[in-house]
Amino acid sequence: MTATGFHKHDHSACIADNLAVVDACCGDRGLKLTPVRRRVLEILLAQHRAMGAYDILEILSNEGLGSQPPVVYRALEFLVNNGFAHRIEGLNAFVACSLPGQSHAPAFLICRSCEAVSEAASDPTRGTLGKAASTAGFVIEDAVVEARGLCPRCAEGRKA
Amino acid sequence: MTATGFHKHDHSACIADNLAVVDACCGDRGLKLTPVRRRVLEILLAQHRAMGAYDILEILSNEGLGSQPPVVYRALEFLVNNGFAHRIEGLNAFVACSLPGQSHAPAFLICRSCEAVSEAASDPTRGTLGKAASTAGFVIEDAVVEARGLCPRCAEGRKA
DNA sequence: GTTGAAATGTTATAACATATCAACCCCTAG
DNA sequence: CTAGGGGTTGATATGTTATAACATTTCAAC
Repeated sequence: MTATGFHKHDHSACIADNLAVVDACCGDRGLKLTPVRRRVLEILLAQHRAMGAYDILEILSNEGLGSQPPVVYRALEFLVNNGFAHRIEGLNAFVACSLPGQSHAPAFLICRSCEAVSEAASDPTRGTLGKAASTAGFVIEDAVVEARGLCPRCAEGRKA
Repeated sequence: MTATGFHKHDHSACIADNLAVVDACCGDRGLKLTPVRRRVLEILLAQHRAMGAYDILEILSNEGLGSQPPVVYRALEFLVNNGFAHRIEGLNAFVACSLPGQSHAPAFLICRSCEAVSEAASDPTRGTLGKAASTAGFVIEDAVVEARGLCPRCAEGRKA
């Protein structure tokens, strides 16, 4: 399990790569990456951070792509349902998926200082939680796993 | 790690025990379990389910204990801050703590059918997530862990 | 009895999310 | 070509969750 998102990288390439994968994926599955949906994904990809729906809406609105809440919520619903973005429950916010197209059970590391979000793969049915569930006879279907704390950069800043 | 909440038990005793522990705890720590706070806790304890703030508020309101949102949000804030209740992020709802007073990092098993909530102890800094975090240099301060699925009773019902 | 801290009351509003229905576009079967 | 259906978008309104801001009450300490 590897977390991504905190280290330095070529960000414009990272955006382009992600969009290319999503494009291909939509082609394969007969999904339509319409202008609004594409733009919302781009906005999310531009930051490795969670953004609120209304923050995104404001950007769309400035660009003439729609000004009412349903516009952005529909786009987000599409992206989340198809695994191109995730909802961060603890923040009522959304983040681009770092492994689009692959079905996965994501876990998140969320910096409380800079709000950067890193995505890691997880498997809720394993580990201590999975054991507790099976002991109780509970059938896990999916899980929200969101750790909050300090990212490497911010943790470093605090020490100084 | 043991999950509680799905099995049958003497519920009125379970409520009384919990209240007694919270009472004692408040005494020890100089906290005031005021009428509104106590009543909100009782309401939560009456069900092993998560309840929305406005559901609780409606009950309070019928009893003349306050009719405005801040009333219930303040009581919930007190209960959550002191470990007598927990917020379920995935539901925007609240549940009584099953181990009041003990500091702990709770994980939840939430039935999507009957909405029962079971609380288990967890340790976010361990396990695969903890490893990913330390590899990334991320310092986990706390974590939201909420598994959704079917409780034993509902899972059984589906088979039939 | 004054003071200070905590809790509560009250009004208003911020922030997040969805229901509904009409209009439009594109595709394809007839 | 054109009619109808599925999916998407536009637009209005509303529902739901949560907090800001400020006034007042309570109660114990001094």
